[in-house]
Amino acid sequence: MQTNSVLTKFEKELQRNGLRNTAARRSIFMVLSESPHPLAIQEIASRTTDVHFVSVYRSIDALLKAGLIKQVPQGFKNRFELSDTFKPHHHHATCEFCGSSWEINSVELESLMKKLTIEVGLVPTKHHFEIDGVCANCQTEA
Amino acid sequence: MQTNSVLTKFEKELQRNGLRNTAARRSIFMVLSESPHPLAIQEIASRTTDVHFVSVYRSIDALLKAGLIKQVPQGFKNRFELSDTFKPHHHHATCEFCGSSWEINSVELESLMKKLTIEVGLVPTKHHFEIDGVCANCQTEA
DNA sequence: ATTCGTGCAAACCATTTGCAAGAGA
DNA sequence: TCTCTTGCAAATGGTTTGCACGAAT
Repeated sequence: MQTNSVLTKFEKELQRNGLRNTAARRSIFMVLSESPHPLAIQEIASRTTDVHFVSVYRSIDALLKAGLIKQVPQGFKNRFELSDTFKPHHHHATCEFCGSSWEINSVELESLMKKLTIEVGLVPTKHHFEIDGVCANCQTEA
Repeated sequence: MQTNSVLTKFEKELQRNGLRNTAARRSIFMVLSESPHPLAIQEIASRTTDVHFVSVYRSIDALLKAGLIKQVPQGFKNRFELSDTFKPHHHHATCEFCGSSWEINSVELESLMKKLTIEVGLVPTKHHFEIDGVCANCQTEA
């Protein structure tokens, strides 16, 4: 079972970071790994009813610091998704109307980012890139 | 005086959008036009001490809807800057340590964004792009 | 057994809303 | 004058904190 092996990897990562392997953390991880797109804290909390929302905040914080998940500013909201440890590096394109999102992988984009960063005199650390548009479905509806 | 002419343009834009030309709005506009980088609402409020913070929220909202300013999600915070009406379209690169920021203008980047958007099947509406790095100063200090 | 994580209640802080008074057209 | 804006007070809503109990190592 594939899902199980990802969970196992997560549990190993917890251990490697000196974090305890708790039900709350496993639960949050599962929610994130099953979601096709990044989720806001509140969305995570509503999908993990067995976990108190305060614990969701604290777990998210711990997982973030350990680098097991990452923060994605999306449409003026902060969302979270599994880090590159579990999912390859990518960006998102989101439909403004229905909220569906697509992953973007572009070597060209990555190298251009790096180039631009160096040009202004910075040593690149991270970047964020977000596209909004209207998807085919929403176009026909409007 | 250049500053004055920009203000005049702003006042015309207010009128064109059916918004009243008030001291609060002029004050907010001046703060934004004098800032070298986007500002959070709280930062704007602290620079316009003559304007009640509730009015700052409401003015920002009005100016946003009229398209005279725009929202910039930066470092997991929302900031605001003058819209393309007053400043040419650009993006930002920010130093993670000192917070200094540089503007980025790249035709290559703009066209790549558009290309990527179309490739996933969206009609491009807007995009957001943010680079983080470490500037020369902060590199030597660390 | 010890230390870390959780749940709960309460505090906190940014943002929003209702309403009456004031300013712009 | 008539309507839009503002200021103030109070409500709201999301996030954080203190503390005692429970769980993981």
